Amino acid sequence: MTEDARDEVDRLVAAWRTERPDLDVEPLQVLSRVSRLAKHLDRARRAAFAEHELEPWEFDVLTALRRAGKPYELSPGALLRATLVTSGTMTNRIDRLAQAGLVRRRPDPEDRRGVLVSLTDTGLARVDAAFADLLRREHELLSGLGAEERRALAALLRTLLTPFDSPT
Amino acid sequence: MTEDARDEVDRLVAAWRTERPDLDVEPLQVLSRVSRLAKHLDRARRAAFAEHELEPWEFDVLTALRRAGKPYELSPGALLRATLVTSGTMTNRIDRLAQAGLVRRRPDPEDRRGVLVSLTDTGLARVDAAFADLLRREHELLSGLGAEERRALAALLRTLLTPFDSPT
DNA sequence: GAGAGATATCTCGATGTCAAGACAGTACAC
DNA sequence: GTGTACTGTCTTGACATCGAGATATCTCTC
Repeated sequence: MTEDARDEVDRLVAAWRTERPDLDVEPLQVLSRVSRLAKHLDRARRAAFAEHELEPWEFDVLTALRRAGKPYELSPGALLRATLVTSGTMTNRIDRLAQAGLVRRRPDPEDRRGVLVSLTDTGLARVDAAFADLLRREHELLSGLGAEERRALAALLRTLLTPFDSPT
Repeated sequence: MTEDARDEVDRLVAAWRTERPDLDVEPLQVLSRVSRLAKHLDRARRAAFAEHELEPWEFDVLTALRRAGKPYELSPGALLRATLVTSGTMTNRIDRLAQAGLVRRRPDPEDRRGVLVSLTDTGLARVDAAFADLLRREHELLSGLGAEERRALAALLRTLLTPFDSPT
């Protein structure tokens, strides 16, 4: 049972075991790593997008539209479900993207409460370039793992995620 | 090679494969899940701490101090390295925690530029209660995985995290 | 022991997010 | 068809974070 502390979380867990030997801190081995990794990823993404003059939040919205396929159009409601933000945030994001000329808003002809947001040509070109770049960088981040390990990791994460993604 | 979409990321990957069959989107299987899971975790933690009248950011700072062991005292610099935030943010956090009576600030007797931040008795009691509660909930989140799977998951995540945590 | 560069903390202005609520329009039961 | 509950979007105000820069102190070299 050697604790040889290969990353920050190992150190963190070791510290807790000294301070609170009464508690089972094993969940931190997984969940603290998820949080920390996400934080590092955020920074890496920010750096990747800077070259394409996109912020991570802009990229999130544009990719959701891009994934939808032609005509690259979704409602704000669909967008906020895809990006896990609140409606106020999404309104604000769409405003700024429209101002930047990357998306366009039009009333939904089927539902007068609704709005439809679509990519402009500029938006489409920008998101495609940034996405290719992101994939290159993400591929590098994963270079420490073999193909089989990646598959296994993805499967384990999926198990944790399922209860959140399925509606109860 | 059936794509049976068990979570949002499966759907997302399938959509990309339709829209951009020229790109290898496999990295998303891992990294999108990490980001999404972290976002869900954040919400779960927020709910857990609400009962103890703590915000996640408060908890982060208090646990760093708690883990340090007696006399539960660290410099702002050490705290910001432990929590991955900037110095401006940490100053602000310490201000508010001090105002709330959870930590105390004193000049570092060894370095006149420096400051030392320590837990008050109230802060110690609060963080211990919240931490026990958090562990209970995290244990539940992991209940979908067996002991061996958790170990494997932790190990894989550690591999991804190592390059970020080691200086180099 | 003087000067240059590094380090520790704090200040300030800008920004993105959230929560709660307002408002218009839709759907469904009766 | 009318009333009630629901849905979709936007508005507003508070707030935590960041980045850049200011200030004070330390350290190391000569």
